[in-house]
Formats: sequence, C-alpha cells, structure tokens
Amino acid sequence: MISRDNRKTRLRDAISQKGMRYTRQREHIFNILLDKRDHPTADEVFLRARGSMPRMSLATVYNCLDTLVACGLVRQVHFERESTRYCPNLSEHAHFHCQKSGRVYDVELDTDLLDDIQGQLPDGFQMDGMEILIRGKVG
Amino acid sequence: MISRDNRKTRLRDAISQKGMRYTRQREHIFNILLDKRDHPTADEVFLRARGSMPRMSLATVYNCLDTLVACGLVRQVHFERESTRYCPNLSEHAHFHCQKSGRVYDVELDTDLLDDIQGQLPDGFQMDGMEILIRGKVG
DNA sequence: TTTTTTATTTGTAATAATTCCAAATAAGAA
DNA sequence: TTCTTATTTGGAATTATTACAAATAAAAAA
Repeated sequence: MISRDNRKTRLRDAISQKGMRYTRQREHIFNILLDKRDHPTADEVFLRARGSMPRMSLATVYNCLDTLVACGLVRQVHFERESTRYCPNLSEHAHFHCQKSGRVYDVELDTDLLDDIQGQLPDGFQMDGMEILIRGKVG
Repeated sequence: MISRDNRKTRLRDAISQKGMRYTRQREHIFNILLDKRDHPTADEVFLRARGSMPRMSLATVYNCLDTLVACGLVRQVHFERESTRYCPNLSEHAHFHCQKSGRVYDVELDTDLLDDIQGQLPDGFQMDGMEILIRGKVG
C-alpha cells in the first residue's frame, strides 16, 4: 500500500527531525486522522484508536496529538468553548463550522487573500500563523 | 457623563430587545469591558468587578458575559486552549495574539477583504460570523 | 545480538475553566 | 405596593486537559 508507506515516511522524517522517537501509537493516531478527515476531538480519536489498539490510554492520545502538532503534521482547531479538534490538512485553509450539523469543513482560500491579511498588519506585527474560523450553516 | 449614558442606553436597548432585564450586575460588567479593552478573561473580569461590587459571584460574571454576547454587545475570543476572552469592539476586526507578552490586539482589516472571504465560500455555505486569529509577535 | 539508556506509554490523580443547581434576591409588570 | 418570575449567588458537578510516577519499549552502544 503505497500511501501507507508515504505516511510512514512523512511521519518518520518529521519525528526524527525533532529528535523524537517513532512509536506504534504515534503512527496509529496519525493514520486515524488521515483516514477520516472529520476534525475529531481527542476523545473521538481515543474511541477510534481503541478499536485496533485496545490498550491505548487517553493520555497517550493527547501526547501523540501534541507530538503531531509539534512536528507540524497536524493543526489544532478551536471553536468557541468546544474541545480541541485536529486537522491533518496542511494546505492553507479556513475552517467552516456548521451550526446545524456541528460538522467542520475545510475551505480553501486564495493565497493572495491570506497574503493580503498579512500585509494589512500594522508595522512591527510579525505573523507566525493564522486561523480563520467561520460560523454558519451548510445546505 | 455623556458616554456613560450612551452605554446605559445601548445596554438597555439591547437587553430589552431580547426580553431580558436590566440589572446592576450586567451594567457593571459591560462598563468593565468598555473601560479597559484588553480582552480580559472571565476571571479577570471577576477580579475587577469585585473591586466596586464585592458581593458579585463568578457565576454572575459568566451569566452577564453570556448575556452581553447573546445581545451582540460583546464578542468572545478563543486562543488555543486558553480561557475565553471578551471584546466589546463591534467593528469588524481580527485578533492578534502576541506570543511574547500574551497580549491581544484588535487589528482592523479592509471590509473588502472580509467580503472576499465570504465570496470564496463554496455554494450553499451561509456565513453567520467569522473570527480571524493571528498568532505572532509584536515589537 | 544483547545491553543500556531514556523517551514514551499508561492509569490515575489533579487542575482549570465552565456549567449546573436550588435557594435568595430583585426587576418590572400589574 | 404586591406579585411574578428572571437573575443572582455560592457551592457542587462536569468537562477537557495536564501532571505524575511506574512500567514499557525505541534505538544507540557494546
């Protein structure tokens, strides 16, 4: 399975870059995020993870997710007071939160637009990252 | 004090529009947010509120803040896993979070730009609100 | 390959932010 | 002024997340 190997290589590279260790748990969590890109919470990831790895603890899920974020393989998304969601889509995009279904959608935006925002910052404001959250309804 | 009266009127109108009651506590919390626009957390608001209203409880602070948000007088801002911050600036703007100082800045953006984002949503995506969060450093 | 080192996992306890609840209070309508 | 009921209050409960210490397992060294 070519894509599995690609994932593995991506993960190995990113993790070793940070001087960390490659573990079955980290691989498992990464695959879960890539297999179903529905912006799950840590708890939802935990439930899925236990399917094929029943001994995995919730603490490990949090640890692994934090590692993936630190390695730049995954983004965190926060809507209101809800729990953190995780997104493995690394292309620049906004997040649309449907108030009816609760679902979260990735919305690709023009790169120019994102550059524009950066350009409109006052002098001395250095941008490291941006998150565009849109509340609304789909359908 | 003209501006105090303006505030009072704004608050009265917004609250009665929702069929809710005007209370000293709600007025107090609203004034606290308007007096120092530094995006305080509920707990910070609580500390300030107790200065001149020592019997006010934290639950009331949360209640009042929720009411102000429901009335459209105040916006909530969420950075990462931090606690909710409150912003009484109703003009469309982005929030810049300085990683060094922890401070939050309002950043005015071109209205065109915000319209552009709305225009780039796929068909069927209806936008009710948007939050642009920028992580970075100032100075 | 085996040993060694130490990062990671695991289960549980602790914490932080927020919400819930039921009794007391106080808007504002009658 | 009385009455109704929304709001406030204090504290308990909940939720999401983090902290901790012992057990495990990568991967470097022998």
